[in-house]
Amino acid sequence: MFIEINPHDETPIYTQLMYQIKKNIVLYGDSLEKDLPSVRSLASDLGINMHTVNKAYNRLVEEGVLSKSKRGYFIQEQSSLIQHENVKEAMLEKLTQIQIDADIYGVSEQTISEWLESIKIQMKEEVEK
Amino acid sequence: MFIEINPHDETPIYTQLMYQIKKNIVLYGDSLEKDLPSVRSLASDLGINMHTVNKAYNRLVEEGVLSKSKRGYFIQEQSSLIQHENVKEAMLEKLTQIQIDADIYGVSEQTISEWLESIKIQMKEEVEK
Amino acid sequence: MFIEINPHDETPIYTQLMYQIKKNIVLYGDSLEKDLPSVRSLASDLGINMHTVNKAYNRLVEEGVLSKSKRGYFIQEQSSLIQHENVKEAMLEKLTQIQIDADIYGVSEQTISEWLESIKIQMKEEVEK
Amino acid sequence: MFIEINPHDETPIYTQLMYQIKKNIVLYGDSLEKDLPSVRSLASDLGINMHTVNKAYNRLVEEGVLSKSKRGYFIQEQSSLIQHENVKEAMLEKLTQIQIDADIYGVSEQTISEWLESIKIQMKEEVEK
DNA sequence: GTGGTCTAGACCACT
DNA sequence: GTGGTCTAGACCACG
Repeated sequence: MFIEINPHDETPIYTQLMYQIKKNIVLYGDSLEKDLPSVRSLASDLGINMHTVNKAYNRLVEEGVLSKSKRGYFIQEQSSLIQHENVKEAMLEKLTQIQIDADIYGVSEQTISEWLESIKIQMKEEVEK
Repeated sequence: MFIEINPHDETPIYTQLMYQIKKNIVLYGDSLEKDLPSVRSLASDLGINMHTVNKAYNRLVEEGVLSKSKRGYFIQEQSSLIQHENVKEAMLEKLTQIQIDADIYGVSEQTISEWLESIKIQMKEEVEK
Repeated sequence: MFIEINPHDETPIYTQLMYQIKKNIVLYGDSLEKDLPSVRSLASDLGINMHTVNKAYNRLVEEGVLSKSKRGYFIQEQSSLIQHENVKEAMLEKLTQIQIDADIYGVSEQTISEWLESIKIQMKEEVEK
Repeated sequence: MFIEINPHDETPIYTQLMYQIKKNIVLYGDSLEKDLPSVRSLASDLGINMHTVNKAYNRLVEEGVLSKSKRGYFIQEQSSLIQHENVKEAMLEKLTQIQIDADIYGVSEQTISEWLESIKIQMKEEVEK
C-alpha cells in the first residue's frame, strides 16, 4: 500500500484515504495483501487520527470494497463487487458537473478524453515505480 | 432562468445554484437576459438565504462566469471566458475519482460514454420544454 | 419524540437510539415533526455525546429512514422506503437465532406469537399515554 | 458435529460457535455424541483461538445447554433445560427489533412467517445432507 | 445555529 | 493487538 495524504487539500482526509486505497486495489490488485493495516497502525504511519482511518475503512465497507471482521479489515474479491446505487449517483453527479463546466469553459470532448488518458497513464506509471 | 434547488440535498445550496446558473447559460446562451435577478429577489423566490445567493454569485464572478457592477451581476460574454486553474484542477480531480471508481466497480468506458450522452440529451430536452 | 436511553444496557447507545427513533416513526408517523432535533440538542437532552447521536442519525440515513441536508436531518416519507439488503440480512439472522433458541429451549411457536402480540400491545399502549 | 465458522463475518466467532452447536443439538438430537470435542482439538480443527472455543463452551454451560466436568464438556439432556431469564430477554429484544424493522420497512407478518418457514426448511435439508 | 471533520484519549469486547 | 464505543473539545463550512 502506497498512500499519500495531503493535509492541505480541502477534500477531507478520509475521502482522500478512500480513493488512495481504491487506487491501490485498482493498480496492484491481487498482488496486494488481503488484510489491511490496522486502523491504529495506519493512522500513526500517516500521522493522522485513528478515527479518521476508521471512517474511511467503514465507508469502503459500505461501498462493498472492503469487508470487516473482528480481526480487522479485508479487501473484498473484486468479482463480488456490486455497484451500489449511491456510488452510481455520485458518479453521475460528478459527470454532470464536468459536462456543464466543459460546456461553459469551452473544453472540448477531445480535451476531456486526453485528460482521462493522461490520468490513466499517470496511474500506470505509478505502478512501475 | 429556470432554477431548481433541492434543500434536502447534501450538496451545498450555493453549489447547486452555481451549476443551475451555469446550466442556464449553457442551454439558453445569448437568449438570456444579461443581468441576473438581484440577490434579494432570487433568494426570496427560491426561499433560501440571501447570503447563499451572494456566495454563489461571488464564486461565479471569481470563476469569470459573471461580472459584478454597482448595478448588479451580469453574465459575461462566453468568448471572454478564461479557464481558471482552480476550475481545471477541480475537473481533473473529479475525473480522477470517476476513473478510479469506474475501474474498481467494473464500469466500462462505454458505459461512461453512454451516461455522458444521456446527460447531454436530458439537458437538451430541458431546453425544449 | 419520546426517547429513552438505558446507559446500563449492553446494546450500544447509538443502536438504542436508532430503534427509539424508528419506534417513534412507527408509532406516531405523520403527526411527527419531519425535522429531527439537532445532533447537539438531542445529545444534551439525553445526556450523551454529540458524536453518538450523529452516528445513530447517519446510520438511519444509510438505512433510508432519514435524509440529511446542510440544514439538519429529516424523516423520510415512509412510502419511499426501499428495503436495504443489509437490513433484510440482519432480520434474517435474528430470526434464525430466535428459531434455534426456540427449538433448543422448547419455546413453542404459539409462545413466540404471544410474545410478539404483547410487544405490539405494549407499543400501542405507549401511544395512548 | 458439523460446524462452520466464517472468520470474515461481523458476528463474534464465539457467538457463531454457540449457535452452530445449538443447531447441531436441535438437528441431530439424541444421535449425537454426548461429549463434545476438547477445547484444543475443536480450536485447531476450526483454525480459531482456544480461548474462543472456551468462551463459547462456558457460555453454553451458563445457558444450561452444556455441562462441564473434569473430563470435558457434555450435552445436557434436553428435558432438563430450564429457560434462563437472560435467554428470554435476548429473544424478546430481538423480536422487538424485528417488529419495529418490519413495521418501518413495510414487511408484512406473512412475509416474516415465510422467512421463518424457509429457515426451518433450510435447517431440515441440512440434516439430510 | 446547523452538521462535518479531526484530534486525543479512555474503556471494553473479541481473538 | 484488533476494532467498537463513547466522551470532550476544537475548528470549519453552510445558511
